Amino acid sequence: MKKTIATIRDVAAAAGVSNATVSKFVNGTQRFSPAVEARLTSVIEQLGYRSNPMAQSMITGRTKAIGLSVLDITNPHYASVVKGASRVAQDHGYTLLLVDTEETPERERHLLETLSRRVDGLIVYTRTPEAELDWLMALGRPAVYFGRPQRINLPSVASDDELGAFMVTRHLLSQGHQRVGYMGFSRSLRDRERMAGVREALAAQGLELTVFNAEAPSASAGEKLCSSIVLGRQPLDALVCFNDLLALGFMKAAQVLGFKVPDDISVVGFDNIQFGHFSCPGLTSVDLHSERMGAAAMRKLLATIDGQEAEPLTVIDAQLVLRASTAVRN
Amino acid sequence: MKKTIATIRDVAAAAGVSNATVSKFVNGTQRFSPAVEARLTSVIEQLGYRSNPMAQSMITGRTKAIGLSVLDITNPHYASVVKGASRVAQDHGYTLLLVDTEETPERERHLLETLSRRVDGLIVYTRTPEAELDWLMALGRPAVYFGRPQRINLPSVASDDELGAFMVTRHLLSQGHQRVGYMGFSRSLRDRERMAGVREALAAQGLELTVFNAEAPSASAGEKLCSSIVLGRQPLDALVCFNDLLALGFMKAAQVLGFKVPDDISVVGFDNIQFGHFSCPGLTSVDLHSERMGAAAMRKLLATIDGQEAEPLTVIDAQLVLRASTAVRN
DNA sequence: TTGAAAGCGCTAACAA
DNA sequence: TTGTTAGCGCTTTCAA
Repeated sequence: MKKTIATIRDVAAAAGVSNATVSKFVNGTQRFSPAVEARLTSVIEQLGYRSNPMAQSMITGRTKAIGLSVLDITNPHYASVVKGASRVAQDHGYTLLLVDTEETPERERHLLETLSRRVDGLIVYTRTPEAELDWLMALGRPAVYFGRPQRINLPSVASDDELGAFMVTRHLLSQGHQRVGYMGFSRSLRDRERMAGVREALAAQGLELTVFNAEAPSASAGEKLCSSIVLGRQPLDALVCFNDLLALGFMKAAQVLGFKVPDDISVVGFDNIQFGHFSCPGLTSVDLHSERMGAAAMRKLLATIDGQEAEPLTVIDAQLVLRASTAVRN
Repeated sequence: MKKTIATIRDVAAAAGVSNATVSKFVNGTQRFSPAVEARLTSVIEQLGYRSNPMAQSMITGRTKAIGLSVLDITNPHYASVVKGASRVAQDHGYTLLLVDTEETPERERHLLETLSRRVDGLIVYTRTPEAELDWLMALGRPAVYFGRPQRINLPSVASDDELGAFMVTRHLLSQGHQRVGYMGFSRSLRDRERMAGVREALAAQGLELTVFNAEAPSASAGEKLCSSIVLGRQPLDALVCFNDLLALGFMKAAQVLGFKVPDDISVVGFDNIQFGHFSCPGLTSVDLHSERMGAAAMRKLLATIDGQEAEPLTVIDAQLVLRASTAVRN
């Protein structure tokens, strides 16, 4: 009863045609006589034949799979990126190979090099500086990059970090905040842009920025940094955090230390992860539209694979989402 | 300068050996004379030869890839499961094919059937009742199932939902809660067990359980259900939620409605997602060790693929994590 | 220790 | 519309 899996030859034999015919039929490459069509349909049904994707890939050179690497899948921002990419991939009949690099650059390269042979294209979310990314190009696979590449020539999707930072800072200023701090994460390639946006808005008012740097883009890093900020020598009215995770951690710790947000200090983050809605106070955030970023990257990659000329850089707009962690200061 | 990718034949030719020799060398299947070894090493290095995984898979029937399907990657519980599975896979040289079924059963089957030919094994997190899962067995691939299968014969990994529910309920009772409610999500296969655990603890004290059912395992569903619970006819001391997302949503809405947690009502959830720590009050939760579940499933699958006889069911223990959403009631 | 030969399951010219 | 014929890049007997 246990029959070995049916191959194209089994089908051809059973239907009394050549396997080329079966191949063409299965792939809908051609029209057929009703007789053959009927026989093939029924035989395939009967044998439960499904073409072997490996054999197919080997010969066509296309795998119908896309490799996606992110830095940490448990960070809701990346989870959303994956969501968006996954949805588009599925809609186009592509499979997603996920790589969680866990913020480990050494892993990243090796994993991606291995992966590259098994996929039609790559989407890469990395912290590795462009200067060290030549191997990515050398892979010879279509790839989409998250960020604004200067040096490497890869189609990219970026959030409008600088504008987002500028916007939220202007908002803070309009609320009467004067002494603004930035809790950055310098290892991120986005850190610079966000800081620049904040600085720019501040500079327009002749204000200086106080900068702190977190050791990780995580809530616990935000918690750790809190005391040195709220109890430090430079009192702050407002703190712009590199991301929501840091902001959440900071707020929690601040509260433990007896500081009230936003009464004592306003806090904002980036990414607008859903959990910013459930902290208290709710977290004001710059929505970078993570899911849309993932979807846009996948669409772009698929277009490139299709031979279409995709625009080099897609910028997803940022949007300020106001919640209770910021308030008017008198 | 643009050279096409090197094949095993190129290497064989350049090194003056047969491609069988190259194959054996690359796979370390055999020992070689120093001369051959040296030549091969240098030629491979020079040509940058890497064996084509597709061709390899086609012939050996092994892909070194595992398919993992989850219900919603933006739910931190699943993100953690993926994290755990991904880590173990990477450590063993396996690649992860991720499927986000988005809670859509129709998608699930099709995606998994497609996937099954490209992977050596499958890990499936599903809501589909076992009775409708015969196709999964028919795929003929090693598979690991999340849950406690009754009917189908698949190695599985399960959390100890019933015990976890029992524990947290006993805790609530010991704090003096009497009128306990359960916000369930009946579509989940885990819902029954959690409810049973709560019921059992309550029954020991002769208490009844009030049950509500959410339309989704999400924060917004929790928000929606809130008013009918806190403003309903049956006042509650405590609410056990199917998961942390529901609990978070509920708490937020309760607060908006002017109810205080835990003063007016204690709230607990399941999964112990990290964001339960940042809500306020912090959310008491049953930690099901999501990441460990993912890792355990992957380990089990890999063992099965390796031909080892894995135990049929691995149960990951539950642990109560106390935070401020529960308090002694007088 | 090495190589020759026979495929794995499929597609892609090209003929018929 | 259908079939023939070559492989794709690799592994695997089996013989040398």
